[in-house]
Amino acid sequence: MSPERTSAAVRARDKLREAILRGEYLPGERLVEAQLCERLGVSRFNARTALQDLVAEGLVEIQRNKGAHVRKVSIDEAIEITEVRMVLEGLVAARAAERVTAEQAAELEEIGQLMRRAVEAEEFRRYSDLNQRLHSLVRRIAGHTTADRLIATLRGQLVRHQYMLSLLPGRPAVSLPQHERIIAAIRAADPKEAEAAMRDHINSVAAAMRGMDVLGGLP
Amino acid sequence: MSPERTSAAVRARDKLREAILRGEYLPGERLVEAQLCERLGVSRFNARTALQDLVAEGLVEIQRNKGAHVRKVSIDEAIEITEVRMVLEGLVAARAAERVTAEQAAELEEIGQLMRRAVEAEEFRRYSDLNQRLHSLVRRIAGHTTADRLIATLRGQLVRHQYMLSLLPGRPAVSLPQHERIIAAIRAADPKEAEAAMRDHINSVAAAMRGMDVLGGLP
DNA sequence: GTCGACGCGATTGTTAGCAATCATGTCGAC
DNA sequence: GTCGACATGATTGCTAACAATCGCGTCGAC
Repeated sequence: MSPERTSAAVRARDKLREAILRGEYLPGERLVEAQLCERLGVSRFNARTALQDLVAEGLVEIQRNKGAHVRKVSIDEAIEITEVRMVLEGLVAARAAERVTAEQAAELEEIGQLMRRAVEAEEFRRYSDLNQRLHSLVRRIAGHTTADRLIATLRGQLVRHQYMLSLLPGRPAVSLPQHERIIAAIRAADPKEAEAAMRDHINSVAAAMRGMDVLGGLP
Repeated sequence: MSPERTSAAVRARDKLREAILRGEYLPGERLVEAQLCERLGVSRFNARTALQDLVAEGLVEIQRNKGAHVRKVSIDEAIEITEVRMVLEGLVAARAAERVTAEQAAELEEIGQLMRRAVEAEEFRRYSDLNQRLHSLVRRIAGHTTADRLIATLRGQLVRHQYMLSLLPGRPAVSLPQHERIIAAIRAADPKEAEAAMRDHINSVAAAMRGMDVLGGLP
């Protein structure tokens, strides 16, 4: 009946990660240990280990004797990361197509339906949620632990850029048919087509990023 | 003229990584902090940070209150890791084909020649070195920082399994034509073919691993 | 003889404080 | 006025001791 089932270090890490992902700390902003202690309500020791953990996740950078700051991901890096995500999610999609069960196929179909309705109703926030649900379901079907871990950390590094991207007008109209193609391929148990569909999909995201780059990028 | 240009923590991390990769610590073996202090000649603080760094690289696992041990990579995991390497190196090969310069093409050609001679002379150790040189050159040509980092850490987790694999009889005879196909595709500036060739190559490595699995795996 | 409670040594988690380093602002020489 | 040496406060790197936890052996009840 211990009041704490998780260690202070873990809670501090999760809290800090959330704060960075929410944008409460901006890219490049310094993370002074003493301030984090107050903010997170932990000792300096735990704050430090939290920082080191987030270095491993690619969210924070530490320079010796100069402290930690939120990692700044340039657009070029964001494109590289997206390229890597493309091949990883392609691998996962192919494997999902090899392993999908009947009830998982039904779940995919349902998400597809909901997505189409969300786009028709112009409920973009809802569509964005369904997007995450779809990718997450595909990963669950594939059950590829190694790829999952990497995709998760890469996603973390991209939150900022992806958020901007989702605001691009006309994006759902472009991505809906891509999502439907992915769903169809996995349901048809066609690994090659599933991989191709997923890669095309994420590749179009990378292309959109390159477009933003040309338009001026972010502050 | 400072005697130390690198911190003790960094040196400790590199030393420990080397020791693990050389097999001086076996998978599953406990890494007691006090012992590491002696072995690495650093304080407990630095030994701890070295351990945490290697956790991030996937070489070490830490259980709360139970200490650190060398991570044990099962054959199933090794296959997963190799699958991920397959798509990552495929991506890198494709990009190398897009960016290769004339002199890099010549360097590729030279490695190809040396490989063929090494196989003919049955100098397998030399062939293995050339193998690493080839993959490393392809990465350098591609210049994909993000993929490089991931590939490096994945390779680290596999050293043990790959070593066993390289001892498999007849392996060079199988992989030589695959390597030559990769080289030809990159020299021909054909990204799709380069990716396909690289994936076939690494996929055959994964297949060999699965074969070992059936045969009983490792101790 | 077997099982579980208990205690002890070993090991890790944590703390507080000191030392080293860096960024900044001030002063003086030119 | 500008540049550089220098002092100073802020911040991180590190040490050593202390507290918490665990693995394991011992002992006793049944």
